[in-house]
Amino acid sequence: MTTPPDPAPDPSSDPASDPGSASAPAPGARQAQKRASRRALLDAALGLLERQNLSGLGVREVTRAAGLSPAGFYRHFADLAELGVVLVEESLANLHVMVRAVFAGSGEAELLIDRSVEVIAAHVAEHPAYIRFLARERHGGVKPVRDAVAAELARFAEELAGLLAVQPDTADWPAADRRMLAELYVDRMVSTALALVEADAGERAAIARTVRTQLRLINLGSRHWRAS
Amino acid sequence: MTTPPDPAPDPSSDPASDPGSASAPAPGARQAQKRASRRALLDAALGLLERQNLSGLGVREVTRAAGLSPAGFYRHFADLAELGVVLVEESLANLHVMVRAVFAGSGEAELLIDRSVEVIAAHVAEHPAYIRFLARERHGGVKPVRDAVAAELARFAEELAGLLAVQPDTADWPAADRRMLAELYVDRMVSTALALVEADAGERAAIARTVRTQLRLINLGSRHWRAS
DNA sequence: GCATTCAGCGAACACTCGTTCACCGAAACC
DNA sequence: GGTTTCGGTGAACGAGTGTTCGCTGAATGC
Repeated sequence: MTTPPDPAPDPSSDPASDPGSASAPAPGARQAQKRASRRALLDAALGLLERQNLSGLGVREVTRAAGLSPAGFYRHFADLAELGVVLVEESLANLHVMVRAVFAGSGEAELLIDRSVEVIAAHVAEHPAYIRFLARERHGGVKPVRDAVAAELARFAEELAGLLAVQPDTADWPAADRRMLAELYVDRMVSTALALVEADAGERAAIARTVRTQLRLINLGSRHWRAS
Repeated sequence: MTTPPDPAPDPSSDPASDPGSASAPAPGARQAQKRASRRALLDAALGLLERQNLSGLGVREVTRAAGLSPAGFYRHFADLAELGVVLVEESLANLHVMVRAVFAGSGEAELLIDRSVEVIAAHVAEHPAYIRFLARERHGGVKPVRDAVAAELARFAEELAGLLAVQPDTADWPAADRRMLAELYVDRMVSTALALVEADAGERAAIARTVRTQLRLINLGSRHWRAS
């Protein structure tokens, strides 16, 4: 039912099992089965988390939904927190390809803004469960998961700051200011994604319009900015 | 240990019990006891929620921490969600007095920004448990609580939009644009409060500095804004 | 003074939960 | 071919859960 945003090559979940000479770990019909079970667990959890919190989730609940016995869970994860961290990584795995897609044809700032909002809206529409999960757990009760989200978003801001260094308006800014602006944009985009996923279809267009305007206003401010 | 941000007059938790002619419901030593128990439940829950999620909280857990028997809980709340909604209301009860305090001596925009950040930082330092609770439950798994937070923040944005109508820079804007700007500010402030509460003492100053810069940039943008 | 109210209690009911254990059977290895 | 590996199982453990019940005893109403 729910698939990860990106298959995420995932070289091998069990790095010690590399048996041979080259890189191919012998596809093995058994490894495939294990992978399938693991995916079933992740998908089942993601589905349940649409209406629930990770701290309220139970091992038994997940295994029941995935069609495994409770004990089977521990063959894949030590913990529900561990599973949560994997979901975070999957959720944010293709942020980077998304941002690069937006900046690919470097055009007007206005154009970049429009494209960003489009990409976000499309992503939210395509993977609502992952977005909802992120919204819930970004400040949720499970520390490892919270930390994973924070780390991933920080990397994203870093990347965006790097791209701002190449934009004409911000190229000559001090790095700290670029970072500040990048954080402002990231925060705005995250908030937007969360708002979109919780809104029902009718409100989405208005939200997109509002955020476009807000981003334009921020961009306008940054054009008139001079570093202190 | 933890006290509400504002005593919040709370006319009567049981409106059907108004016995007499006027407004005074006969102070009654018994009502006071009941109130105390209710407060103990709220405070105990708030304390437990610093490290936990509302969906992971248990009735027994709360009553144990509050020093009541499990059955006693149901004399005050039907549900943990109901208790959660009360906590939301307490958490945001004095947003309005805060914002009015900031705008009281209407000065330069830069000054308003500095004062806002100060007020937020002070509030976070004084009531961290309430802020943490809001962060957790704003997108948490308990719908009634989520809705309560959203409603309260919308009221806040509305109020801020009203104040912007009196500011020189934004007085002649269309109402929709003022509302958009207000939402941008509110969102930025909420994010800041959450960041502050999760940061440790050393990082706080840097966060405050960053948000001050970001708000200045937004303000700069809004000065150069002309309604489309 | 007496009857009433009602916040709080202890016990009980019927669950669900996380986790461990020995064990099975098919794939992988040699 | 036989042996080893290992993902998955069913049963069992003790512990914790939400909620209801009838009771108590002190504060209230008269």
